[in-house]
Amino acid sequence: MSEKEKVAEEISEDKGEEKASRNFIEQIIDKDLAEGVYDTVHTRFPPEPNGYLHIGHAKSILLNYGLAREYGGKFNMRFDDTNPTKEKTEFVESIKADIQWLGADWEDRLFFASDYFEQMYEGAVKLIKKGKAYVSDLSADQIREYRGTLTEPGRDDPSCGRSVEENLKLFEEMRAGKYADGEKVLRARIDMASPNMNMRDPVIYRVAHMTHHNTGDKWCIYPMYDFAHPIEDAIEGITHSICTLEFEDHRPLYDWVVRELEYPHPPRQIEFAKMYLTNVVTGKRYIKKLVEDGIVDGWDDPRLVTIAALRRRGFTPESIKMFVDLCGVSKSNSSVDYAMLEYCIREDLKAKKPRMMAVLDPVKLIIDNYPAGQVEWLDAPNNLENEALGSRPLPFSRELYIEREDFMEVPPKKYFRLFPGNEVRLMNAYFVTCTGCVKDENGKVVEVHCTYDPETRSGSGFNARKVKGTIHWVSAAHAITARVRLYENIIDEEKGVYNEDGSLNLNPDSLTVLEHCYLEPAFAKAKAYDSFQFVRQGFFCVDARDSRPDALVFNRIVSLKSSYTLPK
RNA sequence: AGGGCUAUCGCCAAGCGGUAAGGCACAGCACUUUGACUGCUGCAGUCGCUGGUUCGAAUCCAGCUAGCCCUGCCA
Repeated sequence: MSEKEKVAEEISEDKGEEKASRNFIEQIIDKDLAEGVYDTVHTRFPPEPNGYLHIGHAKSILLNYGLAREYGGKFNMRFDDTNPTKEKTEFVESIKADIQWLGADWEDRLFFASDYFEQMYEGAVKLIKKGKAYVSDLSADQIREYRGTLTEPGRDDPSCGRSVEENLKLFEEMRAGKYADGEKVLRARIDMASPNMNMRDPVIYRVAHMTHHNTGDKWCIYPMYDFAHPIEDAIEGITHSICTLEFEDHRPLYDWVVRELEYPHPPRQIEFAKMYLTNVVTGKRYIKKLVEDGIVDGWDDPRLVTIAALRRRGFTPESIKMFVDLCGVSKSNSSVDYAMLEYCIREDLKAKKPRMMAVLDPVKLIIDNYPAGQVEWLDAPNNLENEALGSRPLPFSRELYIEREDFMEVPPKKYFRLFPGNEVRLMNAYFVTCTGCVKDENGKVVEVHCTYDPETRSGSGFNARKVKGTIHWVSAAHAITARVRLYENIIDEEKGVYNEDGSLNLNPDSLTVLEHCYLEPAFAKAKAYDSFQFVRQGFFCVDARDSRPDALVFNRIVSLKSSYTLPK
């Protein structure tokens, strides 16, 4: 084979291989479609409205929505609201907002399990008529006792032999409100000796005299998840009902319900492993405690990983989609490095956002040979990698602010920044050579002095000599001040999420607030959720809660990577 | 009489009997008006362990080990 042919073959191979490998769910769907088990794909995201969504839910949402898109199918939004003791309208609103923000579009298919209560009731009646369900008089404690244990079979419920007529009458009375909470339940008749606990005559209806957020006081009996969920899926024509691993043991029951109720196109339940992020807190009760203790300022505190928090921090839907895609889908429990999420947000923002200068820990830089009172308005490109972002005017004058760590009186080796005798570039402006500094009575540097070389102006094409370092700066007379918050992980990563007593192992330095940062004037019109790269530092987002036009507050989304650390 | 699931690099994850993809992280070099970005290079003689089948095993079989889930009138 000639060299040319080899190259040609490689190219054609590449073309054929462009398709990424398919995850195990896609493989199941491919097979279903090929064998004609289903001729379309219809998925859903079915949260219970009992809390806020977090990054883990994003995976499920994007997975279900993505699959529907990929196969030209449909995606439903459905609230699984079968337990009025836990659910609130407040949560349905926040969940809807989060999913919309993520970009998963349910079009006109927004449903509530509670919309199907009548059909579920009819399903239960059908089961009773088939002799597959009975009303039980046992208390919750007794049911537990009768259920047996992991290693011993259960015993028959004394009520399991009731006639169909009696069961029908009793169940009707349950619905009519004749019984108090806990007095009676409806159980499916399956197998008290099953090795699968879920099949030992599971309770499928309970009495709960309670106002439901959606159906009010219409019902006082509510279906259990295991009975309700397959019905919800079947009614909506869901083909692939995707859930997490802990429901694997429930699948036989899911299939049992769908079979006994004789739905013509039974949905298929597929389980995948939840996504965990290392060193984050997602547990509701832990977050609740952090809020109550005032450690975070709400469920959307930027250190949290609720969808609301990620949005407030400055993460984009695109970055989260990228993250979820990068993580993949499998059945093995795993915990993804936070670094992967950081990579995704940097990747998404780097070409989209303006790169401007902000001095977080300021010290004055005085250019002794620059005329006092003179101001040059320079034209600074917003993003060298994306010309479409244009440029902005940038004032330059005799007195600037620079980063305190960009000057050292006695530099360590390989320090490229300002120190007496060294020349650096002021980004977008001139080369300056450091001449020394002024200190206060405590020895703290209060001014750094330098001289500039007029020939080295940015854009002039000057290349007679090069400098190793480039630093950012802001003209003192033109600077606007802002508060900037730097976030570190809320968990002490060295020691993991939990202490031995089960409490959270918090990082005391998870929040640093810098009160007097100096920003170049172009930041003046920044609005809530606007984000920028602060050159050499990271990506920052205007806080939607605390920022005001005359008192800007920025949150650090993520720092830039750095292969240099200042010696201590 | 317990049942179900999982195990491939520090972290994710392909692989589906023909001789270990890719990404993140990390390290080095080059480039650089961001110590960033980008580019290049390196990074599993081996797939939880032990046996077996086979010309050939991460893939098949058997046994073991470890982890996760299940005894709500939660979802």
